[in-house]
Amino acid sequence: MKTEPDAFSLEDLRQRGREPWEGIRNYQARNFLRGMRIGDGVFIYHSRVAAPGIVGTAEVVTTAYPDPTQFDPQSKYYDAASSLARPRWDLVDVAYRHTLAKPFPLERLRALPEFADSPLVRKGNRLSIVPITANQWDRVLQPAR
DNA sequence: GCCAACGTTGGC
DNA sequence: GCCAACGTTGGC
Repeated sequence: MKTEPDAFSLEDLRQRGREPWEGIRNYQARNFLRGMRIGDGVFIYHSRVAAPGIVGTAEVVTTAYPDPTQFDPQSKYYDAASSLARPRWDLVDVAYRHTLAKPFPLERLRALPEFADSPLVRKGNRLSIVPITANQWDRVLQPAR
């Protein structure tokens, strides 16, 4: 899951403990949210910074449910086309798990065969939620060699 | 801050 | 249903 740390960082998540991951307004990303299960591991990725990359991990603690901000006219995530009867956007709650001793930069992810097919490293990718594999999980979290 | 790449919108 | 215009994302 990507986030701009200026808006919401891994450190913010650590301090809050858990957080509803609101504001996803992309259908493909929403569908990935709907596929999440409680207990799933999450990489937290910082984008739009000098050295973008994975900075830590979190855990999915709810299944997908309607994102309340879509109904709130005061919210920047408000969607007038959505309704309580037919919500358009979902979210999951995530809980902080771990901060990497050293961030794993995009530059290094690009070099890994495990990530060769990942949208995460694809030029022009704008998906803020990207599925990951067990191999990718292990590769990023294995101790440095 | 720039701008390529992308998803969405809306006129036709 | 096409596709130009638009707004946004995100690496650099």
